[in-house]
Amino acid sequence: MQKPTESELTILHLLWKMGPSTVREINDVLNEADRAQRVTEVGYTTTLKLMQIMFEKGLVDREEDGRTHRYRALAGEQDTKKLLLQNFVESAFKGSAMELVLQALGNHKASEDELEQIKALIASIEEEQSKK
Amino acid sequence: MQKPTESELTILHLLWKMGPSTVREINDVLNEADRAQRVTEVGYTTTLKLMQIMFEKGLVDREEDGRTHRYRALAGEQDTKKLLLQNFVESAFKGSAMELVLQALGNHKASEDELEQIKALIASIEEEQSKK
DNA sequence: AAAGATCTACGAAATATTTCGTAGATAAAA
DNA sequence: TTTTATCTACGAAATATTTCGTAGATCTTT
Repeated sequence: MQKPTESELTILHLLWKMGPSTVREINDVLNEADRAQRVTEVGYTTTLKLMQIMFEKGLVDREEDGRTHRYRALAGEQDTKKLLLQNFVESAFKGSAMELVLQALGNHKASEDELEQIKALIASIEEEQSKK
Repeated sequence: MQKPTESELTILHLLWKMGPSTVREINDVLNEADRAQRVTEVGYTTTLKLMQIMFEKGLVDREEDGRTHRYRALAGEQDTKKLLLQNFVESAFKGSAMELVLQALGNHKASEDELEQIKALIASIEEEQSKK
């Protein structure tokens, strides 16, 4: 799988969340949800072109639906995040995933629930290791 | 502080590691260390131009050292990593730092020492929270 | 001093990414 | 049926990033 660009990633997130969608649907959401953050609007053909490129790259698939196309994410959410994370760890933290984890934990105000989740994960990792 | 690009980040890493350096020194290291990974060599003027741009952006400072310039990272290692992490969490994980932590922990084979570090950090966070 | 090496500055080519205008097809509305 | 709206395809402009060639200055070697 090829690493998606920033814009492509934004669209992938929407496809993951909304399920198979048309260009119009995606473009509408982009211009609604981000109206607060965005200064300018995203043109319809801009979104269209991006999704066409994503189709060429194999990030999405599409099927005809009357006159329009319905696009569906091919790149899995988990796989994509894993790939992006690997890239990021390498470029920003020179491969030290633990440093990243510590940094992220340190920056973020974790809730008790979240901390519990992490502790559980650590416990299961330790369990795994003790078996050897 | 402005977010460094990929290439700029590579140079920042070297400046953090090596301390104040000349363009020649950085360019040499780029072409030694990465010889295995790289297909082609990085031209001297390429590195020079990048570092000049970084100077304009305020990512590095420089002082004359005879005929040459000695560049020094202005962007702090911690601050920069924090900024990059924030950007990354936002774009790839839609703001969920915890999801990223879990993903990173899950992907990576953590050593016992590393797990201990994380547990210690979690403990200190919990300590902090219980004070409220 | 002349030749060669090495440095900076500068501009611009090369590449990657994002954005949009235009044209033509098709559907919907008048 | 004529007009209007909406869709895709396509190309190319706009922007961001990376790369390098050339010119001129300075230092080193002969």
